[in-house]
Amino acid sequence: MAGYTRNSKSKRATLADVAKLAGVSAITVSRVLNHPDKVSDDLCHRVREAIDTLGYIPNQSASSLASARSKVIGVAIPSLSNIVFNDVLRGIYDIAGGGGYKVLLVDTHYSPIEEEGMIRTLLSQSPEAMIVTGGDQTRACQRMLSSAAVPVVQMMELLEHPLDMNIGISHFNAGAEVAKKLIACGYQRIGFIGARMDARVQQRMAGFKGALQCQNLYQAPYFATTAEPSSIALGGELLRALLSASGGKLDAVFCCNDDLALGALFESQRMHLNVPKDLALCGFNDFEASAFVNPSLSSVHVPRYQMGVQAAQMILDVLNDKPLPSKQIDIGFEVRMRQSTCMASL
Amino acid sequence: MAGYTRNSKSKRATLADVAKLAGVSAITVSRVLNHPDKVSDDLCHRVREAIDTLGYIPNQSASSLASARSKVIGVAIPSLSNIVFNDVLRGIYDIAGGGGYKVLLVDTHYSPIEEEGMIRTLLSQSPEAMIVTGGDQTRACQRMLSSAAVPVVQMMELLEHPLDMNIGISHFNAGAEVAKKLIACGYQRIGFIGARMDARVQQRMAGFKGALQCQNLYQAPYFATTAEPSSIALGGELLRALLSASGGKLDAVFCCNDDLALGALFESQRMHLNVPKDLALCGFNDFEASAFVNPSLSSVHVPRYQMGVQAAQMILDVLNDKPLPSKQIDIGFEVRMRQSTCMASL
DNA sequence: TTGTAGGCGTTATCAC
DNA sequence: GTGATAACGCCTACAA
Repeated sequence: MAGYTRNSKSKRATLADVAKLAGVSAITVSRVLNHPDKVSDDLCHRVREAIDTLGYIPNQSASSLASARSKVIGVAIPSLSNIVFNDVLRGIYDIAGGGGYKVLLVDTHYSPIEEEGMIRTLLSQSPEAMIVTGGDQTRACQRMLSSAAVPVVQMMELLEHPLDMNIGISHFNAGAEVAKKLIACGYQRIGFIGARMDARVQQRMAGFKGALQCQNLYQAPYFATTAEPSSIALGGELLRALLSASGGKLDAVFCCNDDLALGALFESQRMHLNVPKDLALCGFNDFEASAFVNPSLSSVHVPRYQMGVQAAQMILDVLNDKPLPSKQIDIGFEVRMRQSTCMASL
Repeated sequence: MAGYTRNSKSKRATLADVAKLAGVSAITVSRVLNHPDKVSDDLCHRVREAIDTLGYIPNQSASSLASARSKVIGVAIPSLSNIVFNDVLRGIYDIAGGGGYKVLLVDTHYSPIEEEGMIRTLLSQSPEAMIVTGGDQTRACQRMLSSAAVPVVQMMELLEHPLDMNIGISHFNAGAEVAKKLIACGYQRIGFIGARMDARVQQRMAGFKGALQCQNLYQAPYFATTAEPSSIALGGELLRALLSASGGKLDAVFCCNDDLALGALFESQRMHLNVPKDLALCGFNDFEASAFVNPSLSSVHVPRYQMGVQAAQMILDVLNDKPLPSKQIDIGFEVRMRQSTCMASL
């Protein structure tokens, strides 16, 4: 720490320092900062000058302690490197920041155990609200969240029994709809590749499988999954594995996300398979690349930024005592059929 | 707030509550949490039980206030939706979290003005260290950072006059090296497309341009830039614009990042241009997709995760009084030539 | 509109 | 090894 602490014995200026310099009481300075309308213009001005000359920056710890309001929203996501969460985060940050809230963000690495520890950490910061991902928190974690007595939003997926507020989509329905679209295209030998296999991917797969079964089109060997994290590379590998396991008889594959789907597409090209003639592909999440790659990739579009925006907005509304139309929001999805799946019947 | 506050008049349990239940003094509970070795096993056990039954979670605001240590590291990045920063963040989070530090993250939207306000906000949380992006903070912002008297790391680019610590690469050198490689491949009519044009992109462009000028190969009409944010779509647009402005005479284009490069590649394919025969392309950042797309995309690889790791590690070291070999780290880059540029002379 | 007193929950310091 | 006391910097109440 050499050199960093009290370098010039200049312990950070406090409210009292500003007050002394401005010749007012501490509370007046506090008011200038928090309720400027309740202070005369004259004093307001003098205080602001003192603040400037001292380079005063309020101590938020003291403020939180005294007022029991931290201006912090805690957010837990399962992965920092998954683009999907970026877009959601952007929405959260845009709204939270606009409302004067800071975001304390943790990465749970898709582990409920890690999540429990991290949420404990978040709660120790006395956040005024929490946004967490999905519904598979540990029991202990859910208890903590509940007894924190702050608004909680579970996002990304629609839950049967949310802890409090909830925004997302039905991944089960999305998976089912993809199956229906592929069937409508006339595909009969339909496969699935999935990675990570978190709760949402499992829902997508379940919906997809269910819809295939309805038409007697489900074939176990056409499904390949792994707990490994998704990647473009893995998409290629899984496709190869699936093709060899199924004797190359597949004519369509639903990939649990666009990373896998792009990987499968690129690998198909290297294998000189024509997409969609020899093999149709559909992804999930609708990355920007999916719309521009050749052939363009069918995918399921989810308004992620909007989801983040609305998650944060629900919280601000609750925090400001505005009435909420509903504690649960289905943000919806849209299956976007592109060149990677036959467009015949659309 | 209806229903959230003191729902069951259960104001969060405090150290005092735990102490009373365990029949000890508050300070003993504090010790159990922070210096377990200084408390007898017996009391330690009793206290832990009380903590569990009360579901006690320490109030970090009070702790910060009393101890002047917040266990928070403030981080400012220019964009949440740019994958580049994800990887860096992951490195920061992995190391910071392991060291018991929380990360308070802000998105400055590439605006020094916004950045100033956000860094003020960060500083109000009394972070024990700060990590910021680049060196183009406002003067006021730099003053704040300096007088905060905490370790500061400026990351992403190597700076001539860092505020404190610095880790990154020379974007100028990287741009120059790309130019040299393209020239070595035999390309003569070499262009550039750039978007956002932040400090780092400008450095890349300057280095690239300089190296072209050395060989008398710089042609102003072959350079197209825009302040718009990068995207795959924009890459296609810029390429089209450049081709028409240059009369289609280009044989190689350096794109300031892989978003643009992928967009240019996909657009080339749609225009039935053969890459690299008709047009060579090189990007920057080396996204995973770049290695897998067909033809694979040449790009400049930067060890972003490692950069985040080392940025955080420098901070932990300084915070723990470990000696630093150097306050500035050149994390290096590597130009990876792939199928999108002729491999002839390599 | 402005100021005074007291306390928020924790930890540092110093006794025992 | 354990505990009493006094900060830490700010804000809520109430008073003027």
